[in-house]
Amino acid sequence: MATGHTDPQRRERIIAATLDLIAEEGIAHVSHRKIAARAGVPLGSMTYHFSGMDELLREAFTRFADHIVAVFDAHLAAPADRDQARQAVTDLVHALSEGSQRDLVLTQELYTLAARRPVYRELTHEWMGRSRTHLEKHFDPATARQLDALIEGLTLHRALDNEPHDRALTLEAITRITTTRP
Amino acid sequence: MATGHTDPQRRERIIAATLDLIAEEGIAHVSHRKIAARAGVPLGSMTYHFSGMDELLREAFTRFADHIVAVFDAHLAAPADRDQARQAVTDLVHALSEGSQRDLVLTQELYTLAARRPVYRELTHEWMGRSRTHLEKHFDPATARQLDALIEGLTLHRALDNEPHDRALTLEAITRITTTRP
DNA sequence: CCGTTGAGTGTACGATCGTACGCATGTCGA
DNA sequence: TCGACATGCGTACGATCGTACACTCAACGG
Repeated sequence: MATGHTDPQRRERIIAATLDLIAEEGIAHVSHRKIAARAGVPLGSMTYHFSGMDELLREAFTRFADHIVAVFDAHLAAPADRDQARQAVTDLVHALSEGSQRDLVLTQELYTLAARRPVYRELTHEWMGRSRTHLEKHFDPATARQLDALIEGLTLHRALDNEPHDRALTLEAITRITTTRP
Repeated sequence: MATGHTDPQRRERIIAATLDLIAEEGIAHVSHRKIAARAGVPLGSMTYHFSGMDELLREAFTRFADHIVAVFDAHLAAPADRDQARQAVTDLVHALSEGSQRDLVLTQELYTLAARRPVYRELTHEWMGRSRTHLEKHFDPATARQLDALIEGLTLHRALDNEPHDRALTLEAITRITTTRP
């Protein structure tokens, strides 16, 4: 069927370039032209591979959400008991907030989209759901939800604070919220 | 000094229109022209009252941050003891997450800016600092920080979840994190 | 060997953008 | 009353945008 000189990496490179650019300049300043330049593809490729800017952004953030889900999985799949789970969550919070500026910024951009448009909210629901599933292996559902919210808040505040919590403080917060009083 | 027919409301109207527009369409889609149209002022007023888009956005978000600080103050200034404080924080979380979609979206937009640019981070620091000061009247500093982060996470998750926590669950989380074990 | 096909590209168009700047207009000191 | 002057506006300019679309060209069936 005349499958000519096709380049399946093209699409991926464009998506990667899109995320890089959003991380650096913000959604407000991305454009087909800038993305094309950064990805090293001609402008025509943009409309060829993606129906428009919206589709491109949706694909890009889907890719990003997958990445975050992988980070959650990597940290939360292993622990075998409650104490290990608490340690793992502490690691996760510190990994997220001390990790690449890129991920922090992209997370915020995604939340901003999610706050307005349901399509993007589905992406955040997926990773919150996955996170909660992991946590429910060690804590009851209500606790898992509270812990999930705490993870979010700690990560954000650590990222935005000038003097972030140290590890002991993070663990203490996690321990408190996962401790049911008699 | 020939202070001609000046209109001090002009500036405020422009700022208000800017915030409305950002809430509706996102920072990515605001423009001088749209703001001018919404505020009912001529395009020329934009560059007259503000040196450029950056100054306008900074003023707009400063105004917004003041508003959020006021919400925090209104909820957190009154309580007299720890239990009242816990109730007040619960009210605050629900007020923030069930209140206007507008505030939620604007908060996210501001966080997104703050994640990238220190100028905007100062605005978020101010309201986090104020919040912490209030909380420290009833809880030790470490607890106040943890509680502050929890407020953030609960608000965000309540806003983004399809089935938000009910009040009892919110209060339970707040109680846990403010309870120091013997 | 050649016509067909479909992947991929270059370019051009109309819209919209931020911003500068010359001009109208109303106020005030003299 | 009348320049001087600050306030505020209309408009125009160059840049940049998203997107459409005619085109090239390699590969393949016959």
